Amino acid sequence: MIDSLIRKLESAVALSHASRQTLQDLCSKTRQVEARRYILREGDAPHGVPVVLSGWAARYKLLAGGSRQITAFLIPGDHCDRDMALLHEIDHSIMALAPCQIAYIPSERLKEATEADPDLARAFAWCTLVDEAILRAWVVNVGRREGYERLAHLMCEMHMRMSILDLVEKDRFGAEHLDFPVTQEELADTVGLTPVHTNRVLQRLRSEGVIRFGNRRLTIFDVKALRQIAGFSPNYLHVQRTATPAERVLELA
Amino acid sequence: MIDSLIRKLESAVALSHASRQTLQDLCSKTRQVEARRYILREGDAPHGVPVVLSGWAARYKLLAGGSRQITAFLIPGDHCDRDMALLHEIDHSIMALAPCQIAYIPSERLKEATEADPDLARAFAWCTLVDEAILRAWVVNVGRREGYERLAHLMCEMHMRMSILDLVEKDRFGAEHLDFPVTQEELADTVGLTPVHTNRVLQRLRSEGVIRFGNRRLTIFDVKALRQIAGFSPNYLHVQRTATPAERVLELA
DNA sequence: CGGGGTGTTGAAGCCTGTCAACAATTGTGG
DNA sequence: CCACAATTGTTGACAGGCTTCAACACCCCG
Repeated sequence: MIDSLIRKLESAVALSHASRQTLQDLCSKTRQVEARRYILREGDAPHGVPVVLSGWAARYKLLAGGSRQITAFLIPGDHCDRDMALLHEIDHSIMALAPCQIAYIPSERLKEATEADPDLARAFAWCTLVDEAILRAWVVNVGRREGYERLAHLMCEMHMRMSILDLVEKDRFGAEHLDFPVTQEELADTVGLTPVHTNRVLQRLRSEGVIRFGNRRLTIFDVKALRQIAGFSPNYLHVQRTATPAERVLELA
Repeated sequence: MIDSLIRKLESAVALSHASRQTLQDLCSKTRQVEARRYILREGDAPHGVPVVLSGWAARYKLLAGGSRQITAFLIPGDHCDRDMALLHEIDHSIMALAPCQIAYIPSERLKEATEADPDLARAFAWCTLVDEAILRAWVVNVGRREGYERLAHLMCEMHMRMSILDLVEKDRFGAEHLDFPVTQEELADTVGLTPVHTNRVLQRLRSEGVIRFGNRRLTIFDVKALRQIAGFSPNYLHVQRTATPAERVLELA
């Protein structure tokens, strides 16, 4: 069940068998979280570091007016910052979009593990750097692209991240399929648009034959075209070891 | 010259005299960077960790079409991630907006220092968490607020962050003054608007008597009103020790 | 079969972008 | 110290992206 976590970490750092075993141990106690349930809640004091082992979740903030902005999608292997416990109070919430299997690693155990294992320490530090890079890319996306390109960019990113986890299927016609269990409303809250307008942009992307979206899945008929539309460059994801399934995806760039 | 860095870190963690001395040593070699010059450049391999000791800088990304999105303002005490060296290549640039005094801490020395001094380690880890929180707040700002509130929110944040550094002057009429050496074009690239529209929003804020902006300075006549407009809540900055100058600012919330 | 969540569509209007010209300010060199 | 150039700020008219509101279609689930 921690395959994705290992795949993600290994896109940056080669891990020994012992390191993997440590991860296994850290994530031994898991909890099933239903869709629409909290994984973390604004105002909470942090207790353990949540790790998504399967499913999809979203990090978001609510505004006074009731609107919501999603600031991250958490897919398998994604987790909160290792030092989260330093904060007295969480400033955002995390909610399951699809049923999730979550491990909550006690902060102390994670600290001990990374202090004892330099590879793990590097791997987790790398995760923090990439999470920040993704956040910067999202600021750019929302700030400087219009809806059409914006949605395309988000899809390119998720496609790439899922590829690293080897969670993308490719059929013999060249189309690529991945889970994307997100409603149009949630998509809208992610890219900073209205559900209505998001719907219209999706229709455009569909009518142009670039994607299909619905039924909790995304099909990309033409990855190159989508990346063209988005102006997508995968460099910010900092995949450093090309011996992963992401290889063939990187080469598209 | 490292007062700001110390003030910033101490808003989270009390530092011993020895810790402060370590910081002093780490930042001993400084470099003056003129306005509009690079501090870090996309595509570079990271060498040292830049720390802003004085001045203003901006982290940004350029898009294919030539547009720019600023993803962070770096004010005194701000710095890049301590583990930056783990990345092979930087995915964004940092440029001085005003003349800056910069220390480039060699990654190894910073690593040694934080391994030897748990307080420093905690302080730097806290910085990373706050940087991420700010980034999330920017995604929300650009994604879910309109220009008027968006600019107000940015000003509230910078006001707060400058307060922590004790860099805000308060006159006897209640107005608060802070350096804000940013052109309207740079402001526009920060909040995801056009320079023209940014100008119009600024005029509105001025005409309403909330702020004055220009001449490299921002004057806030009515902090409460500005926060009201912005829907600003300072919780995401995670100021944990109220014995700082930020105290009176927090109390406004 | 019914109901709630989700997706789709149309019309109207606002926020924001674009283009283009001009004013004000800053900086520089003579 | 002034004159000129370059940058920055300001304004108007117009267009376009996006929002809002509201109604309706669809689909999954009990």
